[in-house]
Amino acid sequence: MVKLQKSIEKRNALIKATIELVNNSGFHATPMSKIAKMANVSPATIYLYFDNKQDLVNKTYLDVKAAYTKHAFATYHEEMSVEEGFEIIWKRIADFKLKEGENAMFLAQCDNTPMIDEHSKQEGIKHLQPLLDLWERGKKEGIIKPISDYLLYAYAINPLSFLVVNQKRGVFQLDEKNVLEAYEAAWNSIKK
Amino acid sequence: MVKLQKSIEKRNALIKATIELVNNSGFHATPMSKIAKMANVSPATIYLYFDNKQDLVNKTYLDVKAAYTKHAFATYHEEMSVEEGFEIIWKRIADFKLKEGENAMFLAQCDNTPMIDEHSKQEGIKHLQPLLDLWERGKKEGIIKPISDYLLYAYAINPLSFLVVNQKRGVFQLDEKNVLEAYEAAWNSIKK
Amino acid sequence: MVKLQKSIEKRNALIKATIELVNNSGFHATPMSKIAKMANVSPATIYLYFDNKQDLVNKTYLDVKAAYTKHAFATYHEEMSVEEGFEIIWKRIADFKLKEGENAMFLAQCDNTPMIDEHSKQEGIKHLQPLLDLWERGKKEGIIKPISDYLLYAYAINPLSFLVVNQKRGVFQLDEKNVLEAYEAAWNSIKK
Amino acid sequence: MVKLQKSIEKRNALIKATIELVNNSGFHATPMSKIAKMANVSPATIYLYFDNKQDLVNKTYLDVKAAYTKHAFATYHEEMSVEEGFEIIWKRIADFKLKEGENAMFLAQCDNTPMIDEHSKQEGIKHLQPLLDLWERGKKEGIIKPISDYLLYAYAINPLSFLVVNQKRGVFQLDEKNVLEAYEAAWNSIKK
DNA sequence: CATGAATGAGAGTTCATTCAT
DNA sequence: CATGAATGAACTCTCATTCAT
Repeated sequence: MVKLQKSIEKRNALIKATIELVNNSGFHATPMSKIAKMANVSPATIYLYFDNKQDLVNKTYLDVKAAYTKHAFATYHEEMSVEEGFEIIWKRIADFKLKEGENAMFLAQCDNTPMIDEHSKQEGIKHLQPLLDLWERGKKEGIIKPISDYLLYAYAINPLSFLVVNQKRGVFQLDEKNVLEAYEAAWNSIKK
Repeated sequence: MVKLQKSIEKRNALIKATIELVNNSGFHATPMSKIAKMANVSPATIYLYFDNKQDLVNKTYLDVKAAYTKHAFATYHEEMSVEEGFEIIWKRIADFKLKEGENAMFLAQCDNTPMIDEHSKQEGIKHLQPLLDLWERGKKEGIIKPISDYLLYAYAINPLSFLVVNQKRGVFQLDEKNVLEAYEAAWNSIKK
Repeated sequence: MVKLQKSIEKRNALIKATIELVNNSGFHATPMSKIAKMANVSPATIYLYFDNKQDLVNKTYLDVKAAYTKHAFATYHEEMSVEEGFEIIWKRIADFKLKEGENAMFLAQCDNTPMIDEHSKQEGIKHLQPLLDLWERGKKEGIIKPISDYLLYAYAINPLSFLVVNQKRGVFQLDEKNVLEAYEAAWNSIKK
Repeated sequence: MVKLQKSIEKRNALIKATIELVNNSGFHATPMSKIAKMANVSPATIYLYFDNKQDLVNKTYLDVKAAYTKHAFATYHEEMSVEEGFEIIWKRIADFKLKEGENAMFLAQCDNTPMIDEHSKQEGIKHLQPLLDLWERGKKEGIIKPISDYLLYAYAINPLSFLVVNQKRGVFQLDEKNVLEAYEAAWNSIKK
């Protein structure tokens, strides 16, 4: 008996449509029917892949967050020095935010909005552990300021979200020069 | 269209209700009827003060943004040195974000979401001019890095939004010590 | 200030439409939109008068049950003898079932179906107390068989429901002669 | 339309599932998918055995009705006296309603609801002929009241449905003593 | 024969907005 | 000025049924 399987492509198309439409209109202004149409399926089909609208957006968030952190740590090794490691990770993150603007936008909206379950948010954070470990090491070595990880993240990483959102709005353009300046600012803000 | 012959209090109550409800549920998940109830008026009354829901939220955004910048620049004078001026303004902003958490949350959601008209967003930025002027001066004097204002804002000011949002979520606590550390990080990231 | 009030007529029209449509199609085969149409209101209006579909049908059941028992006991007094009292009540019930066929049908469907909340069913039974009291008296006086009230009801009253349902189906006709025969059968089945 | 080349067991499982689910939730609140799940088949498989949902429930009704009457007349012979014959049949019916509560419940719901096609209802009645013949004989012999068969059925047989429904609801308990009392009431109501 | 995936049609319900008072 | 009642439009979600395998 050949087991038919719900196509992974359909799931991906739904996730992709969700990201694009939520970016442009917001969660509640995006009807399931539009998501279905963009993914070329019937509205009813969505419910074969996700429990409901909330589940769809939660899963989308986790998918994107996973892709984000996977990209961030792809070239990082724990043997690297703190400074080198941070630069590697930071630039990968910047790379992600630049190349995957839609995904980055989506995360920004999720993180500043009550649209994602708190539980899923917690889940999404877990993937960041390597960066927190790196900072821990940096603090011990006296290279990174001994301050809360939230502060470090707020100054080292989060500004990229602001820049991406404004780039999407068309009022600001991120280019190679900008990125270098941004890295400088990020490092200056957290280095001891 | 003649508006607002009477109660400024009702208008304020509506603005306040909008902020609180949108903070907790998001724009589209907040029905006009709930806003009306919280403001102790009839749903129909809202339309005596605002054209429609979009207008209500736009006006709310502009109101809050105005209060925000008014607070930010209240003790600043153009005669101050760049460094002193920045510190004054930064600390007033931090003060606002701490004391007026609901308002700050609301701005963060507006700025990362398609819920506000682009026109109103543009309008809201204008009030920031004194800070941009200060930075201009700082660049000329060689005190501030000669980089885009968007980069400066991303690193000097925006991290506070991230911190406020996470404070509201209950996963992080801003206190006096934190604020000092944050100021340090902010200044280090933009000073030449 | 003149307080507008939700018109009792609209509520009644909704109840009436519910009875007729549920009689002809059953609870779940009757969409709210049809009920609205028959009552000449918008579907949304139903929700000003009832919490949801289940509430609508529960309230309809209780309304009809109340009308039913009110009619049943309208001419009965506790001073009557058991036999006379029973006859009075029985004939009033028969009268109701004959004249208010739609209502009677509706009750029959409710009582043989899981469409009504158990709580509402319990509520609906309370109105029958005078009949149970009469039977109690009859048992004490040795006029009524000393058997469960459920048995008494099953034989003295419930057969009328069967007859009404079949009359509605068009396969049987209740007339004055029939009713007298039915009363005879009812009385014979419960009298000692 | 060729049906049923194979498993009679699957058909029976579907019938059984239908009865149980419709008893607990009603016809329209019982999805085909649930019936399929309970019968351990795919939803599509149902359509190999039945034309559609309406056909499924009609056939279920006829199956149960046939089992009911088969049980009722199993020990009856036309040579019996009217009184003996009636008692035999009545007690077999009571036996069925007690032992096959689910089936009895199902019939009660079908008979008080528009969920079964009128055609199938007519079909279902035909099996009752031996009882009607017995009553005919009883009337001729002056033992049974010369009244409509519908009246006879309403008082002699139908009360058992009421009792079963209420037993299922848990508010009344049928036992051997009750059954005897019920038989007494039944016979008294129709005997001349 | 049997299936899991897919879907169009339609269900119940909500809500921004209007209107008679 | 202010309102409660009313509603059309649109939402999320379900389900009987079909179809490729």
